[in-house]
Amino acid sequence: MKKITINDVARHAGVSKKTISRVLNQEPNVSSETRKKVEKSFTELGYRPNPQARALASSQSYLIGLLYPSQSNSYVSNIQKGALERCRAEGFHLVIYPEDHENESLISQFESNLNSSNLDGIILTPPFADMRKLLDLLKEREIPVVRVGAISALDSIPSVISNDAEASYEMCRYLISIGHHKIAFIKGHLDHGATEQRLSGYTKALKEAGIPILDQFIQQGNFSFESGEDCARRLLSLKVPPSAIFASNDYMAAGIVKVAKQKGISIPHDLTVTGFDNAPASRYIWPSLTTIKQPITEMAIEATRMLIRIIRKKPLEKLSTTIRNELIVRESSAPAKT
Amino acid sequence: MKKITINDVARHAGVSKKTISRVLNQEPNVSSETRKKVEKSFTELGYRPNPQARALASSQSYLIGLLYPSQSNSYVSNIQKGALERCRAEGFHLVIYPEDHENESLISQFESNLNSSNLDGIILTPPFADMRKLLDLLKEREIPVVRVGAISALDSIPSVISNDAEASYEMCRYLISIGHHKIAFIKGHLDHGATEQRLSGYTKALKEAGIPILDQFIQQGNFSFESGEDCARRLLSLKVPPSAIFASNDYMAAGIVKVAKQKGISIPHDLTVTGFDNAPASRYIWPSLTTIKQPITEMAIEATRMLIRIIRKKPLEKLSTTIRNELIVRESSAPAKT
DNA sequence: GAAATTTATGATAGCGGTGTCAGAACTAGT
DNA sequence: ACTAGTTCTGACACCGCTATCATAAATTTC
Repeated sequence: MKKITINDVARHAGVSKKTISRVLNQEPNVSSETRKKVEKSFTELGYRPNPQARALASSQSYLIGLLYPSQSNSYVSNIQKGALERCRAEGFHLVIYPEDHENESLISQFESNLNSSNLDGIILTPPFADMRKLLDLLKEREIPVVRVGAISALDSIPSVISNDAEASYEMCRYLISIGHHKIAFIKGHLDHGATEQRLSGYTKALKEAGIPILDQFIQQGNFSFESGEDCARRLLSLKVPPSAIFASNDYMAAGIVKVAKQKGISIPHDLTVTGFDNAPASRYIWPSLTTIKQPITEMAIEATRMLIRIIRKKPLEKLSTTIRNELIVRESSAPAKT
Repeated sequence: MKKITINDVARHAGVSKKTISRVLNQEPNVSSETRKKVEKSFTELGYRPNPQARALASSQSYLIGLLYPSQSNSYVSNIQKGALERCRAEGFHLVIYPEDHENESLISQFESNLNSSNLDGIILTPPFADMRKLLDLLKEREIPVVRVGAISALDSIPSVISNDAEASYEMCRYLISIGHHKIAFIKGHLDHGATEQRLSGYTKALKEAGIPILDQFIQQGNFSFESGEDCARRLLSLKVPPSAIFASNDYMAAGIVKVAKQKGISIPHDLTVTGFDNAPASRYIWPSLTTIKQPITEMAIEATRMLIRIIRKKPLEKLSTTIRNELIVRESSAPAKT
C-alpha cells in the first residue's frame, strides 16, 4: 500500500495543502463545502497524516511521560489506568518511565530520556513529585508538569493530592470507636512524603482521644511485605502488645497478618490489622483487610486532564486539586476484647 | 535558553550539516579529527537533536508499543519491566496500550491509535498475541511485531513463549509424588491460550500416573479471585472432595485458600492448594502459595530485543524462543494424608 | 608518479506537515 | 454601486534533520 501524503489529497480534492491542513486541524474559516470535499478525499484515499511531520512542524509530540518508581505495584497500574484514559480521549500517547528513585544518576538518565523523546508534558508520582532537582530540570526545560500525590505545596506547579493525613486520622478514629486504645502504627518508607502525612493522622487521633503515644507502638517499616513481618514480630512480642495494628500500606499489613497467623493469633478476634491503599492483595488475603481506598485512578485522570490543558495553553481552574480517600471496612478489624 | 539546531553546530564546528549528522548517527567515513571537533561543539553548545525532525527525515519514531489486557495485574507490570529494560538500553521509548480484549471495536480503536503514533514496532501479549485480525492489520501495515506467550505457532511472526503445558505437568507430577491422587484443576479464561495448555499438562500427568480424570474435578474459572472462590465452594462440597486443588493462576488459588479457611479447612494439612504465575499475592497470603514462576520479565526482554533487531533489519537468530517456567514450592502444599 | 581506488566532506533536495501573509471571494453598510 | 469589513483560500517559506550524489582529498596500485 502506497503512502498517501497531504499532497496527494490536495491534488485529489483540488485544493491546496494548506486547506487540507485546515480541515485536519479543525481550524475555522473553511467553507463547509470544501470541508466535505476534503473529507471525502480522506476516506477515498485512506489518508493518514504523518504524526512525526506534524510534530516537527507544530512542535507538539502528543506524547505524555509518566514517571514512577520502578518497584512497581498496584499503585502504578492504577495511575497508568487513569492517565491513559485521559490521554486516549484527547489523542495523546503515554510513554512510561519507571525509575529507581534511589539511583544516583537518576536526573542525568532522565534528562537523556527527555532529549530523545520531546514529551509535551510529564506526570510525576511520589516520590518524584517532591524531588526538587527534577522539578528544577523540568522547569528549565519548560516542560509542563503535573504532580500527583506530592507533599510540598509548591508555589507554581499544579498538583493533585489526596488527603492522606485525614484518612489516617479517620482510620484511627474508627479503631478507637470500636474500643481500641492500644493501637500500633507502622510507618512507611521515609522518602515518601505520604509516610509523614499518615503518621500525623495517627498521632492527631490518639492525642485527641487522650491516648498516650508510645514509642514502642510506632515501628519503622518501608512499605514492603517483609518489613511488615519484622515490625509485627517486634510488636507482638511486647509485654503489652497492641490490640490493633495500623500499617501505613497493605503490603505491610499482609505481613502482619501472616506473622500473627503463624503465632496462632486469630484475626480479627485477637488482633485487628488494618492497612492503607486498597491494593489488590488486601482483598486476596484472608481475612480481607480493612483499609483506606485511595482514588488513585481518579487522581491520575485529573492530573492528566490538567496537564493537557496546560499543554494546550488553556487556563487551569485551580492549581491544586484534592481527591478524597475512603475508609473501607472489611474482615480484618473487630471491636477490642474487653 | 535558545534552541540549538544542527545549523548552529555546523557553523560553530566549521563543517557542514551532513557531517554533524554523520557524527550524530555514528556513521563511518568521518575523520577522527573532525569527529572530535564536532563532539566538542556538541558539549560546548549543549546541543540536543530534535527527535521529531530525525523521525520525519529517517522515518523512524523510536517508539515501541505494548498491547496488553487492561484488567491489569502483576503480569503486566513484569512485562513492562522487561520491555523497558531493553527499550532504554537501545534508545527506544515504550508507549503502552491497555485494551479490553472483549471490546467489539478493539481493532478499529487500535488502528486509530496506530495512525496517530507511527510506532516502529509492537509487542503483543496474550490474548492479543493470538488475535488473527490484529495480526492481519499489523501485517498489512508492515509494522514489525513480536508475540509474547502466544499459543498458535504462526509461520512468520516471531514469538517468545513459555512451556506452560510442561510446567503444569510438572506441578501435577509433584503433587502426585507427595501422595495426592484426588487432584482437582481449575481452568482459566477460555480466551487465553494458556488455559488449554495448562489443562493439557494436568491431564497428561494424571493419565500417565493411571489416575482417572473426573469431570467434577475440573472446574471452569476465569482467572479472577471470585471465580476461584466459586470453584472452591463447588469442589469442597463434593461427596469425595479433592485433597489437592491446582488452580491455573494465583488469584484463583487465593480465592480457594479463602473459602477453605472460612470452612475451617487447614491448609496445607487438610488441603493442598497450588497456583500458577507467581503473582505478588502468592507471597502475601498465608500460607504462601506453591506455584509456577513464569519468567515474564525475561520473556519481555527477549521479545523486545527481537523486535528491535527486526526494526533495525538485522536477521533474527530464530523465529521462536522458549523460556522455561519453574516450580516454586512454598507453604500451601504438603503430602496427602494417608 | 600517473591512474585507479578509497575515504572524507559538502551542496542540495527532500521528509510531510504547519505558519505567515497576501489576495480572492463574499457580506454588509450607506 | 462603491467601500469597508469578513470569510475563505493558496503560495511559499520553514520546522530540523537525513539521503543522495557529486566532488575533493587521501591512499593504494603498478
